[in-house]
Amino acid sequence: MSSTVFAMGSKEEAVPVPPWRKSRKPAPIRRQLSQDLIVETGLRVLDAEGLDALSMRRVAQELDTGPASLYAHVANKEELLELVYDRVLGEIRLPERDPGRWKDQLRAYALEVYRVLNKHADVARAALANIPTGENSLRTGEFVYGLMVEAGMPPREAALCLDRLSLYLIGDAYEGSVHISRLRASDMSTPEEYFTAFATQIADYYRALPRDRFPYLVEHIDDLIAADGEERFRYGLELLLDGIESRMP
Amino acid sequence: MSSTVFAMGSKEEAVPVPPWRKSRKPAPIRRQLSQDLIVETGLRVLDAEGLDALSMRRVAQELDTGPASLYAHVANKEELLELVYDRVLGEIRLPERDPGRWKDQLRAYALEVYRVLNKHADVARAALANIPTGENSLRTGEFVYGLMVEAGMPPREAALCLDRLSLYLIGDAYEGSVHISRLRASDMSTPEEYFTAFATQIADYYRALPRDRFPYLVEHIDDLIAADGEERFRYGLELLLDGIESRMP
DNA sequence: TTCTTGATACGAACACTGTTCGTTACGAAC
DNA sequence: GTTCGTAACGAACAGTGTTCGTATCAAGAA
Repeated sequence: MSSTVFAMGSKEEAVPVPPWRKSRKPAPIRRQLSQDLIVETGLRVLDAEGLDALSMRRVAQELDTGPASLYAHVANKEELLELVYDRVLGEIRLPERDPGRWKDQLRAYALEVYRVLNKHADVARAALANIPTGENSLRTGEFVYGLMVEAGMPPREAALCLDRLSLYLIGDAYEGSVHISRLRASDMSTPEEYFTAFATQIADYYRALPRDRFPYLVEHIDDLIAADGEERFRYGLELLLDGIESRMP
Repeated sequence: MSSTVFAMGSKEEAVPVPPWRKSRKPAPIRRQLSQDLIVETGLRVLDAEGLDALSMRRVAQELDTGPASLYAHVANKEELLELVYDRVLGEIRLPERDPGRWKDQLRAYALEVYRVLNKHADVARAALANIPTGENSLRTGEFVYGLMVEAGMPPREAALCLDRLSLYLIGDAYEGSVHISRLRASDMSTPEEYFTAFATQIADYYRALPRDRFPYLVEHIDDLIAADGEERFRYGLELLLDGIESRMP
């Protein structure tokens, strides 16, 4: 897609600089920076080390340059995060719209978003603060909105549904990314190990609570921590879909 | 509630320091710091200047001391934010549970949370990253969970409902706080001014989009930006409540 | 070909951030 | 009256986003 990763390593060996050349720098080889390259590098750092590690300096270092060089291609860090986020949204695959199966398609869409956002864990933490203005935000928005309008929902109400569904998708991903972040911070290796450790920790804490003040929480701890992330996501999704269905003319 | 704001000003006049005392500082008056005082100050800064302005140094400055002094009462900034958040949740008023009216009570609860979180705008931005472990998180959780179980919902499913409803409440507040943050950053004074400026900006942008790629978005811009924050919140809330109702035995 | 121009790269610096270290000074217990 | 744990705190460290001024290049103009 992006054609900017050429000229990184030249096969020709660099000619040693003549000593009489008065240039201070031994070999100030100009890198070919570009927005695409910077965004791609940012995403790589984000996936590998998390949002906290994603600084302008870190990205610059990855490109063998200084932080100031990035500002020629990116207004500021906020814009970089938006670009990274939209790049991730680009991985969302959309089917042909079929209004007759709007509920199935909406469910499949939500699960696809879930998949993509959980693949690039920390990106959601940078996403909830955004107004949908990127290329791919628009693309997915058009899909959902068009699907609902074609299915017969009044445009005004379809707008509300789009808004609330999007909030749910990003909100859930955000919550998930917090856990990923903690998993990274801890010394656990596998997600399962983290999950069980986390669950028992919460369970122990709840069990130690005063039973007279929190009778229901203490009584049903096991039920409270039973479901994993995906089951929670699916349940909330069905709640929303059923609510929408009951409003569909 | 918190009994820690005494001894701030003593009636006795401070005795002048004898010149032969080798102490460098003229009058190193010790402040009486405490966790409550720090949390309260943090909340005050948060409300007045937003989350970005809430630094350890800012809080310390407000208390006429250095940042290091805070660490005797608060483990780190993250803990401070959790404490501030839970303090805000303490403002949530809960009624007597009445399982027969569970839907009304759940709606009223959600609106109460909406009110409190929007009152302290930026706190939501510090909240979504939290596991519900504070005093008041538990208090509200016990209320909602107890209400649903008493209304007849299986404990396992009630846990899922509690989880999803909480996510919705915090997620929406987070989104709102982002707008508050932008309102603060801009030079607008009234929220209405910001709202209309923002709406027209989005509308103009959408109108300029290629109609062949985004036909539905371009066609129905006015519908897309019609609803304000509270209307959106209420709509999503009703979606969830109806979904829950259809699952209630 | 030479000169000019406009954009890009980038070193250095600024004003911040959260946090830690080592020291000081106090209130209370012995 | 002395000791002692602990709260307060000055200074510093390592890191952040961002800006300024300068150096360097590719390409267009004379």
